[in-house]
Amino acid sequence: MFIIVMPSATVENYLKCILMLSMECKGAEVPMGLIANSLGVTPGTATSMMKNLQREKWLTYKSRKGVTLTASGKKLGMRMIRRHRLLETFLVETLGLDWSEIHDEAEELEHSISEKVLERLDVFLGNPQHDPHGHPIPTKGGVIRKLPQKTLLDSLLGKKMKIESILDQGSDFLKFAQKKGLMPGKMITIIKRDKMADTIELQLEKKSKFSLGFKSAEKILVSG
Amino acid sequence: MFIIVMPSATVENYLKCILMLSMECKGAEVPMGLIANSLGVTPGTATSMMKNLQREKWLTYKSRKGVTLTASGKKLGMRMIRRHRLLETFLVETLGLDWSEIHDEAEELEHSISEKVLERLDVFLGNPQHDPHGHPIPTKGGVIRKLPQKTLLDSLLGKKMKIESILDQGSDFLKFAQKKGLMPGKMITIIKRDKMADTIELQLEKKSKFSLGFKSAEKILVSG
DNA sequence: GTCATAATTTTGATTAATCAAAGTAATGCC
DNA sequence: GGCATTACTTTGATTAATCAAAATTATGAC
Ligand SMILES: [Mn+2]
Ligand SMILES: [Mn+2]
Ligand SMILES: [Mn+2]
Ligand SMILES: [Mn+2]
Repeated sequence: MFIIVMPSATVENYLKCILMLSMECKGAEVPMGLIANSLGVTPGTATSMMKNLQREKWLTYKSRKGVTLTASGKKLGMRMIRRHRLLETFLVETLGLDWSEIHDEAEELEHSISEKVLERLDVFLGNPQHDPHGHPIPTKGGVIRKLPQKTLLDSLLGKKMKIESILDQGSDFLKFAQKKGLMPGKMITIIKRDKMADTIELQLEKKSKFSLGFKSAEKILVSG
Repeated sequence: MFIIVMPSATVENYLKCILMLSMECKGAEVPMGLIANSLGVTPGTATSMMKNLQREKWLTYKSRKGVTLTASGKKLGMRMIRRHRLLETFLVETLGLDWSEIHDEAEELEHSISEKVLERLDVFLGNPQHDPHGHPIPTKGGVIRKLPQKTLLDSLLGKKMKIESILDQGSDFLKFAQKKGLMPGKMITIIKRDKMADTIELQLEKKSKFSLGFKSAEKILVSG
């Protein structure tokens, strides 16, 4: 008899987190500090968890270097990203929740929805390609489109660009962005960039001008 | 500062289970055996859990007698029943799952869906009054309609009756019932009752006759 | 009333996930 | 190269939920 042990919600969270960090940041290994930090656990907890995850073949761990996901680790991580983003889409599109409140909801639901229900949801939603924040939804097979890596900060002055996605998941920033109209799909132009003042001045289609600090501008990905 | 500790999924399962048992069976207290049995845990586990639940004021526990829910225990139990049944309804009505496979799905999802999402779901579904098995859905305030307590076994011969609900949640029985057309809303007549053979012969609107053992007949609630 | 049986409780152990705090290694500045 | 700072690991403890098996209490048949 073979009993299949489902990975716990904790394992799922760790693997999703590590996969996202590994896609964001350069190096071969994801360092422990980043992991502990993004999951809000103490460094010691992260270290001991990495040993367990290594024992269960989700990743390989090099002391004082960091971790690298195995193929199955990547697969599970990617599946969690798919779940999370499809659920977020459902919460906004079908139930009409605000995009600033869906992240935490999806963070829980992603662990209890079955593969079957998820695929039904995908069909029901019409196979959406990205979530309400503009993040690409991986396919069932685990393929994910690359986002343009150009932020609003490092793109050309005076050129009309399309907002692709918002990187900050915090509800405060999302509420602010929504109020300003900074949402995926909207067209935007940089009017002025002031290095001294640390601001860029922006023009959103038909709306009045407003400005954004460099740090916030880096949270907006654009294309075109 | 007051931090609100969310009851764990385990606590939620115990309270839902105890509430359902207390509605089904007579006595003032729900005995330990029933609880351990319906949750599939050992008797010792149930006993030790009851002490914890008592400490947290969800119920009162009398050694070798059983437990009685407090007002807050009833409230949480009822909320779980509402969640479970609304989710089941969603899974069948919106996503088109079969009624034999929704129970286990809802058993997980009920713990991770927020109050907000649940109420949106309720509106989206048009405030359904009962789940796909014919079980009444409690209101947000915790009020639940009483089911008719008449089973197919103890009702009149030759009288046309309406099927109200199916008590067995097992997927095998549900698949069988569906095939036979034994579903809430259908009209049914008892043709014959044979005490020796332990069967009743049935006629479902326009379908051919078939028979059912007493034990199975007790799983079907009817009215009218 | 006396036992056998059934129901329940107790005891001792295990597992996953976590923290605090102490210890160790790496990095990098002068 | 030495030392301060930062990053990471180790250790020891805790909590919730569980089981197995032994101990206890209740129940029912005679
Ligand atoms: Mn999560
Ligand atoms: Mn998102
Ligand atoms: Mn449940
Ligand atoms: Mn049901």
